[in-house]
Amino acid sequence: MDYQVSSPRASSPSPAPRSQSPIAWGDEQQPGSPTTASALPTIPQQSSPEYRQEFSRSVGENERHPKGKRKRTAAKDKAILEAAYNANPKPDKAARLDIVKRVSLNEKEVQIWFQNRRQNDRRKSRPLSPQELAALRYGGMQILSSDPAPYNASFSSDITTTSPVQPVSHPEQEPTSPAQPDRPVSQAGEEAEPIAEVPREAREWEEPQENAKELATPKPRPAHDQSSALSQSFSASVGYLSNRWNAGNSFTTPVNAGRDEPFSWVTPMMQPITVSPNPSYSLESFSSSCPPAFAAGSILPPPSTQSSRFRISMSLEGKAEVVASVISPPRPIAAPPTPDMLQSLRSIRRPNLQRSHSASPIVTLPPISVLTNSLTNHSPLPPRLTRGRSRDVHAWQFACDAENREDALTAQAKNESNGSAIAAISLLRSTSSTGGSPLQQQSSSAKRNATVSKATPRPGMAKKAKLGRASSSVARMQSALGLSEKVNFSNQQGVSTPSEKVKVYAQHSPSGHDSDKENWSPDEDGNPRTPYYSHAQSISGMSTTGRRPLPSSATRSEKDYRKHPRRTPGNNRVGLNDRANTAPVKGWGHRRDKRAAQESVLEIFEDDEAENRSPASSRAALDDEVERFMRGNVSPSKKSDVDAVAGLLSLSQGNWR
DNA sequence: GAGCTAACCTATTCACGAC
DNA sequence: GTCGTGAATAGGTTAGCTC
Repeated sequence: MDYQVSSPRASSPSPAPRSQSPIAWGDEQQPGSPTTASALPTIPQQSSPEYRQEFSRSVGENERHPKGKRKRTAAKDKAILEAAYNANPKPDKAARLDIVKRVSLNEKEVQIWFQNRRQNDRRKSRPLSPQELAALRYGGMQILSSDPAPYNASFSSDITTTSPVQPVSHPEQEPTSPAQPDRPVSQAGEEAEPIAEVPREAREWEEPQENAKELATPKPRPAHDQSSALSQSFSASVGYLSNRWNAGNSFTTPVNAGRDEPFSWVTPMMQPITVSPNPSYSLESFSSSCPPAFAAGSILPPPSTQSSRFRISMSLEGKAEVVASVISPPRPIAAPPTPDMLQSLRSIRRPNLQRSHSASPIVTLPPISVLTNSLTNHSPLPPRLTRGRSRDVHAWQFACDAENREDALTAQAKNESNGSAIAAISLLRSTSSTGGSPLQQQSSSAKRNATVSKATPRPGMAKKAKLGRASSSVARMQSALGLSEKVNFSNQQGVSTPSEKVKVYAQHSPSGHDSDKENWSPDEDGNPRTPYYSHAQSISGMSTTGRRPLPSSATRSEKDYRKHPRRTPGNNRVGLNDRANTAPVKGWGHRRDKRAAQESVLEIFEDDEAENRSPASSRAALDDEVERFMRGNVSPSKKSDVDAVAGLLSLSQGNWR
């Protein structure tokens, strides 16, 4: 069915003469029509690209194209494909066949087109490379990369900068196609809040939701798509903007900046920045979403009531600063929804659902308040969790890449800001016990960033440094889940481990440095609430404090069921994205063994101290442990940890310079 | 458990078209 | 000639199934 072609590279590096081309283009229309290049009609030179494409299309279908001549997808076909892609980026075989009927491409070509299309999306959604981040961090707001990541134009709507640096328009966005209803389009001319083009990165966040919708109603597109796109555009742009903003500006957010009045500060380049008092895009949008990963000088507001009064912040120069914590003022109340919106909300909103409040300040999260505000203000959609886990490996890989951002001070500051001394100790333990962060991975090696990752190939990667799959959550969990994470895990679970072996199902530790901590919704005590999705728990029997399965995982799995009828949901791995978690794991043998390992529980040997404890006794024991730890009554192996913590505490007490 | 198939991914090459 | 885009390939991984 497909044209028979040998690899151009394998056959000959130089283009062969046309008449010798073995490629049969469109041979499924006319199988075995041996035409040569000499038989090809000549494309008129004075013709528009569309005409030339159409010409090539009409000619190429039934002719053998010479080697190296690649047919371009016709405009009409491209429109159809784009529409199909927007409806379903991953069409199954039936959908592909349906598309094949509508376009003048064969199934293989359609499949490749979708594959390339997805790759293109991911490529565009890739995060900043470490080099770019470094350039931004030390070069102010200047974009030094040759392949600059976009700055969202909506940035300028809420932040009035008097600096000469202007928001950079997105140079990579494709021209808006009429067949792309969900392609983020600037609403600046229509809405009070200008919404610029949202990079694909932001859209990636939405993709699982879209897939979920498709599963629920396998229709091409829901009716509310437009409004959804609007809200998505807004919310996505905020999250994306936060990343970009924080990535490029490592400054300490003024803690006393009010929400209702503009405030200003000075960027590292001594460029004054003024933030307008836009309630939907308030300071919290920046501060709460400002990850230490990208803005070392910014420490998130402590989500826990047990947080300390002081937090350690690191200035741009890398100096430790002790910042007095200021209790965050209450979040601005969203504008009351209209009756229509309430109606739609009531019809869809599920009871007892709570919007996830970032349980960890480590991960860059889109400001929930902004999300809710945007949903409330702009969309009649229910306040769904529009932020699933991005399937973009690069994004999360970098977000989890402790090597890029972590140091002792920031780590301590984060934990301390979280009000958890145990977490701080645990973190230090983990780093000391494992010899490094389990999250130390290679950064993104997207095409244009490939040199970065290639520069530091990991051991064992003979050919090239692979992506973060090799260090998926499961892998990290198996390989590097140390005492620290166990402590964190039990701490966040709020329950003790009844036995020596802590059974951890294929769920990931919420504190396992996974970047999807936005899925956790801690309660007032810092304990995670029942996650939004309880599917995983219902299947695995895990406690209700388990991590909510990633939307993409369930989506992908169910999509696979649709794609592969032979694949039964019964074999679905709970909480594991079949792609994102397809990491080769050390110590895992055959793939079936891997699968078995994933399906089976993971055994973690807990300290004796953690045995047979009730929740209360567990907490007491932990407190005792902390006390003993702080008193220095620890084993020699933990002495370094004591020193580190003591140093940090010394810093927090003012001896930081 | 091995082999096969299908699907997906990333990385890469290279033709094509615009400038 | 340069550069960006898109079509296509290569290599790798997974799941599901069969034997």
